[in-house]
Amino acid sequence: MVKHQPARSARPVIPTAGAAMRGTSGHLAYLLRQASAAVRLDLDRALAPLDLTLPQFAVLTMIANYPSPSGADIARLAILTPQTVNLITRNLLRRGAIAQVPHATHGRILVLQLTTAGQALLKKARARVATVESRLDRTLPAEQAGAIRAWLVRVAVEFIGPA
Amino acid sequence: MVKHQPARSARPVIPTAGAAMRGTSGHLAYLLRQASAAVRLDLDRALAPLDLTLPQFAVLTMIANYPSPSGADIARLAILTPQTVNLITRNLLRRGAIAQVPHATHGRILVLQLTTAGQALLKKARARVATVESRLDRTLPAEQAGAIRAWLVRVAVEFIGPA
DNA sequence: CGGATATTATTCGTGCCCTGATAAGATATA
DNA sequence: TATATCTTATCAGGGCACGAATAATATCCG
Repeated sequence: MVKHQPARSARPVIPTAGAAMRGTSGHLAYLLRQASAAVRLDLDRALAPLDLTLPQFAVLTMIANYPSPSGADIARLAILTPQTVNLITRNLLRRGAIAQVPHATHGRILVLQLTTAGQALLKKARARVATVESRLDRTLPAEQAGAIRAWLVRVAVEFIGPA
Repeated sequence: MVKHQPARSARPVIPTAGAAMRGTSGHLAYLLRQASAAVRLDLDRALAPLDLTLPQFAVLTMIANYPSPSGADIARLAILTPQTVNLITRNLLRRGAIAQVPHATHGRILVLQLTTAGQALLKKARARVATVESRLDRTLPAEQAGAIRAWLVRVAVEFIGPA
């Protein structure tokens, strides 16, 4: 069976894959965006069989790793707006993976906790995410791993904040 | 005027800024996401006064740099789905920055071109984007610039494709 | 105490971005 | 020529993420 490749003979040819201003000389912001988008898409597809999105997985992980955070706490941890977290948690609530409990002393804060179903879901999700993560880690040359991680952190820190 | 900082005394303290699993030992995908999101947000805010979003700017730039691309061409260049490009171009059409012209010989393809208004808009946008880009470039240590760019490209290339 | 200020949760509106699906036009191969 | 295949454009639906705005609660300071 031969590859087809029709319908483009009479048209001006445009580079190839998705390499617009890519190559090692492309705009840095563009390279960063494509790398991030590619990984994000891969993770999303790895989680899709569980009917879970990457942001949902991130929120579940936060709740598991910190005591009993409020939505606002999650927003700060993930550098998201409270509105965004509100939507993600709503979807997780609807599916019964997390529960909201009124705060002991505060009166307005709703604290988030994993349900047992949520814990089971998180466990299955972790396994799927791990394989993608390890594939990503393998792209990182050992000699430059530290420098690259440091650079990512520096960029994130320096470009944060409303201004 | 003194800073206030109330309302958190009686609650368990959670790290600080948005540094959840950050630090240089955090998950690589997470670091990548935060760096990308931070830069994206900065660029969006730089373009906001022009009522332009970053994806819209990207599409304008593509059209300026390549002959007369179709929506599908743009999608390939930017590694986006045709549907997404369709939405972005629709918003640009509505505002009169670009125009659709039927392809000379094809009959179904709609070719995209910048209007004069679109060219003027792009020029103003480029200036704003340039300042953010140069700030980003300055975060890149000269000795590791090549390695980091190469890594970003490698990640983008390796994690692409439906699978 | 009482007002100023912050925080929390939530609603509305807009835009990005994906998956899935459909329909029309163009091409290649049998 | 005819059918299969590809490309293009577009609709529908859903989730993420932002800015702007609001109401309720809590804290600080005079």
